[in-house]
Amino acid sequence: MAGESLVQHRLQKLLELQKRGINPYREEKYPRTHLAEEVKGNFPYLEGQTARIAGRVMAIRRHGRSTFLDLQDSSGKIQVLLRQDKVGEERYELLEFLDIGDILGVSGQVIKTRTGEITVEAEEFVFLAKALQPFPEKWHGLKEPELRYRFRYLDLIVNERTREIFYKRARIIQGIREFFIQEGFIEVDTPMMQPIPGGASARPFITHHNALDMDLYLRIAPELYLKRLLVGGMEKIFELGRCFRNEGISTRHNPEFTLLEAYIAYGNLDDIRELTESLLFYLAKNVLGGEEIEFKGNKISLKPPFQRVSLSEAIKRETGIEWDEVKDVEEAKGVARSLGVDAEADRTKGEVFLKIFEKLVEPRLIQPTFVEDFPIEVSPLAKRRQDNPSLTRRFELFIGGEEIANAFSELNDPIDQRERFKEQMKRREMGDEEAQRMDEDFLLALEYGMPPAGGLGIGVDRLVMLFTDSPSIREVILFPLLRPREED
RNA sequence: GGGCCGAUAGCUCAGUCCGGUAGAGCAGGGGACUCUUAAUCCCUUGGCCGCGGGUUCGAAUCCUGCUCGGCCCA
Repeated sequence: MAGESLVQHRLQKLLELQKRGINPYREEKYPRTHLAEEVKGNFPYLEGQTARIAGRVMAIRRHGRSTFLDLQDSSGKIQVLLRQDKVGEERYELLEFLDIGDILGVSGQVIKTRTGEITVEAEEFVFLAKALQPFPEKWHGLKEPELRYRFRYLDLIVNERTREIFYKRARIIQGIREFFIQEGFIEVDTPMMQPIPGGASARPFITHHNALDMDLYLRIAPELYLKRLLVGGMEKIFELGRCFRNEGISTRHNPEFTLLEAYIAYGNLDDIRELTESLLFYLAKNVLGGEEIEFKGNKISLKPPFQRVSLSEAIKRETGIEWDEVKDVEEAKGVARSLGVDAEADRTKGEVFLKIFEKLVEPRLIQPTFVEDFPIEVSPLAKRRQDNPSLTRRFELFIGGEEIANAFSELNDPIDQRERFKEQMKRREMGDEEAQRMDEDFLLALEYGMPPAGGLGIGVDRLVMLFTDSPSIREVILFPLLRPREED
């Protein structure tokens, strides 16, 4: 970072402190009695008592022989008053070398100032770290998105909204764990490095294991491993973890993201639907304290049951197009064209309709809506409907116009699964790099017999976006991927 | 990948239309001040105007290529 003379000034202050026998990096710990908010919240009991607090100096107001500081810790800010006659002349002089951003420990009486501000009047203070870099502006903070992402630690120090988002994210993730454990699920960890990346349609990242001299892929989904565990007799399992997809970056996509998957053996899509509803309701109540969220200006109720509609019905409602009246791909493409949707590259009627759906219907699904009955050609891991084998027992859940969850009654017929993989391989040969791959090891597992099961996947980052009313995934990922900046 | 927008002091932003000595606030430095809280008052330092070409007597400003970022689309 630039600002050379600003850094030089701070270094000079560090030297001056050291000249006086003070090393601001000396302390290993600083036991505190209270957090800032605790002091403020318990003032009636603490008035006149001694409190030890610590935090970052966010503002300095010097008045000659007295100085006010705003000290910030994880709970919030509290004012500190330093008076020359209280801390002693020699100590007080050290404030000359204090900068915004320094980290201090302060011990002193809890008082209220004339203007009514709860304040710790220091009897002693100690440097816990000196900041050598200049801090962002105290009033406007750090706004430039690029700087906020590249210097997320500064964003967290300076922007309360950023702190809120990530504390809420932590509570959501904790809430997910609580919910599943409460429901009798066990949490498992399956490989992130896989010899065959499966369970989703996406391009993978590739890496290499030296000792085995083999290429490995970062997982695009844990699905096929979780199903192996169903074969192994585990009945209610979930995994919460990072997945990686080698695709573009956008407001909805980060190359690494957090995916939740859960499976119920001997359960089906209907059980998963109910599970999903209760999970979201549970999170809303426990994280937000209500059953409503506000997202992009819409009020959304997470109270079950959610709406349900078939894919074809959803399309018909929005466009008037009748699924069954369209005979083949070519006719479907014509329909797409007439609706202003580009589907020329697609090869099946199902894909074309899905594209129409994504473009025209999805954004309108504001209230939680399960869209069901996806065509088989876009659902290679889902069970067929018994009454219509060209459709699958699958839903996607949309909230606020965003895809939040994807679920199906899992395909457990090894012969059908092999056919589906073959179909995917054909697409791969025709140049579809996102098509799924033949996985003999997984098929072998299915051949040992997998119980019927319902499975669920939820994009956790999207969920956090929804719960924090964030318009971009980068706002809910601490360190989103950015192109490196050349150093000067 | 395409379209639109942005990049000026450490930070937040003017200045770009209409070319003519690069500005403000905060932060920083010097000074005053023992109840301030966006403290105040006086003085003050700080710039490869994202990078490279071009037009021009003269470019932060006009043209062009690139880099990074934001939003929208694929």
